[in-house]
Amino acid sequence: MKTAHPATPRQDLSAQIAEAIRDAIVEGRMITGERLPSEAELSEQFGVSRSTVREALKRLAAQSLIRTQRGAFGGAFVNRLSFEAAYSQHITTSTLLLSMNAVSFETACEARYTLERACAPLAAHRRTTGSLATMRTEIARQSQPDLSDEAFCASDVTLHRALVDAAQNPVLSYQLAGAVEAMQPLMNMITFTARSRGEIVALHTALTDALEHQDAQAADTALHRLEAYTLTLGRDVMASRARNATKRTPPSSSG
Amino acid sequence: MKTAHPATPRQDLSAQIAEAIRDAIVEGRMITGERLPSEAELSEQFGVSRSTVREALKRLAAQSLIRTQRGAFGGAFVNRLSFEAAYSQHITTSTLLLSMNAVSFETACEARYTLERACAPLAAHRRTTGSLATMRTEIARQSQPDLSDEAFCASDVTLHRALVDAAQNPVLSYQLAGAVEAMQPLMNMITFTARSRGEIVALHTALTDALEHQDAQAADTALHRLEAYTLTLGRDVMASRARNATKRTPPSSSG
DNA sequence: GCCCTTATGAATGTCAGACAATTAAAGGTC
DNA sequence: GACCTTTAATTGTCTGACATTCATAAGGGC
Repeated sequence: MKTAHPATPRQDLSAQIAEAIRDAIVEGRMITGERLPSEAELSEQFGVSRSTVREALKRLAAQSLIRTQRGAFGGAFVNRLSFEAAYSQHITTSTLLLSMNAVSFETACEARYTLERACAPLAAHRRTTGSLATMRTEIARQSQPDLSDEAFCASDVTLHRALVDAAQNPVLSYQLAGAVEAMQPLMNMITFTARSRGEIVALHTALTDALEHQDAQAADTALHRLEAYTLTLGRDVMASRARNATKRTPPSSSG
Repeated sequence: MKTAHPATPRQDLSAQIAEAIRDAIVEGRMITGERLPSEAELSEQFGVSRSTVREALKRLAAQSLIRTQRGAFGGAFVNRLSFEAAYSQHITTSTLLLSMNAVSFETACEARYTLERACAPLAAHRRTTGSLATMRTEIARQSQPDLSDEAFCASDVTLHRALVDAAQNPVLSYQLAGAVEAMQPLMNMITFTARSRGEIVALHTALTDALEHQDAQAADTALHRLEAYTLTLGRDVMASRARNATKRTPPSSSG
């Protein structure tokens, strides 16, 4: 009996329905702002219960594909995927991807700085006084000796985001957001000494100066140095962590 | 009773619960492979019905944060976010972002080629015979005159993905996937003439040759030319589309 | 003792029906 | 016309039930 349609019974009904609606949205058969049929209508159309339809809709809502509104003339509407929502999704996914897949500090660092250097020429050309001001503000913050390591990292992210945004290309900003923000948890594992902070602040200043003078080459150099320096800091931390882990390993075989 | 915490009633219960569990995962309080409490237990813990818990779990499943398994010793497990799953999510989001936000062809094109040029030095240094072979294969495919425009674009994407993958940095590949793949729908709107195809194939060949010779500078140049050429093709199409749209506009005021 | 079959129980998947909460629009009052 | 009330449609939540799946335990045949 089941041989009649064994093609895709391995998926939940709610997943199948969500996929059907998602396809309709992605392929443009439903446009932004359009209202989906009510849950009752959908359950009739798909021949399932309302609960199943609701689970499907929640799946779509989790991807910001639809938004729901209660009350008369409420319902589920195809969402205009804002850059903001896309940013936060991308950042969450990138962060998890790095934390769950044992991506080395080197790999993540290389990806981040490679992408940032790509932005540098555009940023040098198009930077505004606003983006420069943001970067200077963060540099000032990073110079405060009583700043916690976490706050230092957060400020670092803000500065680099300002660099990326200075390129004035929202698509680029979106793509870079993941690479820059996802590094923060890795950076948070590093204890920044006064000396290392000074070095970083100096490089941040060189970078900002380069943008101010619209000197793409100097910005590229500053980013190269920053990458190399970050890498040495990260390597030191990872190495000492590895040593500690080895120490804690039981000397005899387990059990 | 409920007056005790009216702070955040603007969100659904299922959204709140999903957020609570998501935070636990992102912050590492739950690790990959760990089993969540059963739906019955969760509904008791959060003081809500099982349906509400299920909607929350579906939201998390939609983001590939958890996977569920039926049967004895089944349940919801914290998912290891694979690069593969992250790729497809990122691509879907990027594609929608572009189609829904009236991003100009210029902006998308600039972002894509800026990012690809960032990969070029690494790709030139690390390219394998495998990545070169993939690129040559796609070039051969693109040279077939009877290839449809859609297939030509798909082949273009494959070739550029090979370029990105040649950098041998999975994080970079992941971040770039969105930029490269999301361009395809925009590219699909272009009708490629025999002449334009020839030009693109020539530039693809130059790019591949550059990688083979590990000549980062030549690869950069080829990508710059490719960007410029793609841009002119895109501009032509957009301009003619704009003209047609104007023609179709009713000559008098509507109504 | 060993293997195959069968129960068992725990868990998710689905359904049906009910009620609460919300909200825009229609209708009524002044 | 401005303001208030009613109304109907829709989502949000709860309850209880049954179906389905699946690892393990129990049982029977040899």
